[in-house]
Amino acid sequence: MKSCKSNNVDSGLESDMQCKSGTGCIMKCSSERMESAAKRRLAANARERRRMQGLNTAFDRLRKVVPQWGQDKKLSKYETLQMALSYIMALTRILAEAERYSTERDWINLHCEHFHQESYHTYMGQKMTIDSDPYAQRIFSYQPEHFQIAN
DNA sequence: TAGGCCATCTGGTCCT
DNA sequence: AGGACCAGATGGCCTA
Repeated sequence: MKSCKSNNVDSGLESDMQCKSGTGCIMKCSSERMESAAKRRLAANARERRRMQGLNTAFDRLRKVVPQWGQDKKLSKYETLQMALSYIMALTRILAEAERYSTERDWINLHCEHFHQESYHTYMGQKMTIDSDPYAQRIFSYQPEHFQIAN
C-alpha cells in the first residue's frame, strides 16, 4: 500500500497511518492528491497572472518612450511593438547619418533646411525647440514607414 | 452585432 | 518537483 507522504507534505502522521490501514486509503490519497493539484494550479495561475502583469508593465513603459504621432488612442501591444521597431530603425538611420560627419555642427548645418518646425510633435509632454535640441527635432520630424510588418 | 483587444485559465514543455 | 514560458481557449468589454 502506497503512503500519501510523498504527495502531500501537510498530510503528516495521521494520513500516513490511515493509508496503512488500507480501506480508506485510495479515496483519501486521491482526494488529497486532487486537493494539492488544485492548490498547485491556483498557485500557477497566480504566477501566470503576475508574469502577464509584468509583461504589461513593460509594454506601458515602452508606450511612454515610443512616439505616438498624434494618436490619442492607446497603442495596442502589436502596434507598440511595430512602432518601437520603426522608431529604433529611424534613430539608427539618423545616427548612422550623423556619424558620417566629423562634427555635430556640420551635420546640423547640412540638415537645417530640412527641419520642418510646424511638424514637430510633442514628446512626453515636452515641446522641443530648435535652440534646445536640434537632434530631437530631426528625430521627431522624421516619419517612419507606417507599420511595416517585419517578417 | 461583428470584430478587435485584452485578461485569465489551462495544459504542455523546458530548465534548474 | 517546481517555476518560467508559451500557446490555445474562453469570456468580457469596447467601438464602428
